[in-house]
Amino acid sequence: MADDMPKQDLSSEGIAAALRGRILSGGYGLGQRLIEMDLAEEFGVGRGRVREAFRMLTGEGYLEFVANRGVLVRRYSRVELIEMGRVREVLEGLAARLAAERTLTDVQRQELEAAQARMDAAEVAGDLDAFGMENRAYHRLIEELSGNVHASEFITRVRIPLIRVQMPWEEVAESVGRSNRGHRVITAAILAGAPEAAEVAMRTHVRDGNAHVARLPDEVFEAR
Amino acid sequence: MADDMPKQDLSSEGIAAALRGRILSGGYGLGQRLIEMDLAEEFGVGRGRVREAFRMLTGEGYLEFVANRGVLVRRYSRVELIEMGRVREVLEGLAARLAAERTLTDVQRQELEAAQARMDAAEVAGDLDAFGMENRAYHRLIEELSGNVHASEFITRVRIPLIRVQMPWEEVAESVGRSNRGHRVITAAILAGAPEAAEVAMRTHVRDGNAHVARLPDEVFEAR
DNA sequence: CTGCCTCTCATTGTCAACAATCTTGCGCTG
DNA sequence: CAGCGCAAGATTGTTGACAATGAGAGGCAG
Repeated sequence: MADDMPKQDLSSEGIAAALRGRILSGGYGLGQRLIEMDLAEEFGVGRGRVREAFRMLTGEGYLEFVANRGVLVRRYSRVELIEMGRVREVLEGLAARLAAERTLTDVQRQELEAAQARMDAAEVAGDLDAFGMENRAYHRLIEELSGNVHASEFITRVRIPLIRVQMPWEEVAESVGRSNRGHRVITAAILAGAPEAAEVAMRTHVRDGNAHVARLPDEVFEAR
Repeated sequence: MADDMPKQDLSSEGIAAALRGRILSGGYGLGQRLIEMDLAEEFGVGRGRVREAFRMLTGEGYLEFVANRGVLVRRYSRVELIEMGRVREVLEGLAARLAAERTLTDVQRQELEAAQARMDAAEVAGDLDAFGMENRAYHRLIEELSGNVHASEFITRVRIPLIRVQMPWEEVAESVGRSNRGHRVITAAILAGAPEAAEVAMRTHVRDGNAHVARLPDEVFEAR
């Protein structure tokens, strides 16, 4: 039953939010075509509302409009992925800087330490899945601690091409140590209130990650 | 007559582009409400298409949707303007860095020098309007020289709140010298192929501008 | 005169029907 | 058997009509 769901918002915005969530969570694959009629039926609304949701998401950069073909989840070429990687580098660097500039509450400091501890635990345990999950949570937390919702929004957008991009297993295993060493530097800099150091460390860290992404095989980018 | 116009594109995208142009050029004021029916009539299309154009522009950050009230040209609060200013700082810094990293063609180098020369001329002539215009052209040129269309796109968005923000006259007059001194440092760094210097100089330059913006009187933000 | 209530109208929200377009599968021809 | 149309089906593009909402005008009571 779908009754225990919090009674979904069926306005165009609500539908846009639902679709955005599906894209971000990987429910829809890159390049996947979305059919107006199917979604209209699924949500129990007219096609017009779905179309308006599509248009919003197109404006936000999540979807790609093709005349007379409708929309598909926006794909990114290798070049685009690299270009956006550089943008991500400075934006995440900014978030780290801002987090270090602010006077964090005790609760926030504890959250940051806890997030770091969970990554450390996953690293020690050699649990790559857990590490990946905690890694994402850590980056999101820093965005939040930056206190700049606009920076956050742009970072979310610039991260879209990375959804569903799966690194080769051995490469991940090999990079965990280096990656988490970066995290520890960032965490320390933020807790110490050292904006410059936090930004530099985060930029280096993100750049490292991007270098791995740039080496991905071609197949990743043509994913239907 | 409107016959010599290039036969306007009346798709939702075309209408969105037309409206975007009006907002950017100041044809519509901040907070101004746009009426679906009026625009539908003006363009000679159904309301649906205008609505879809509205939705796209909402996603892009140009318009603001209010349930059952329609759309208005989006206003940004002082806090938002400051937050986006910091994002702009790092993004424009990135563009300058990328421009310096690339090997520019002779034509590109000449364009950059010419843009700098035009600003210098406007500064010497004390023509504030010309300086403002050339200043915008200069920043756009650097985005272009960065060769990163995504960085460009984000910069465009993050600049939206600055549309129509008019600085007090004397303050502009007073800051032209300092501003253009910044430009010269940036120009030199890019031509010299010094990414680090170019980025630092651009960030400082943008931050200076933001400081002025932050001091704007309250009226600017409630302006409808 | 002031404040509140109601009614009216302008405007947005929604849909279902119809038109235009693209894809695809089939059959014909060379 | 390959290639070329052609027709049928699926999907998007567009509109006009009707419902729902909210703002403002006007009147009535205190």
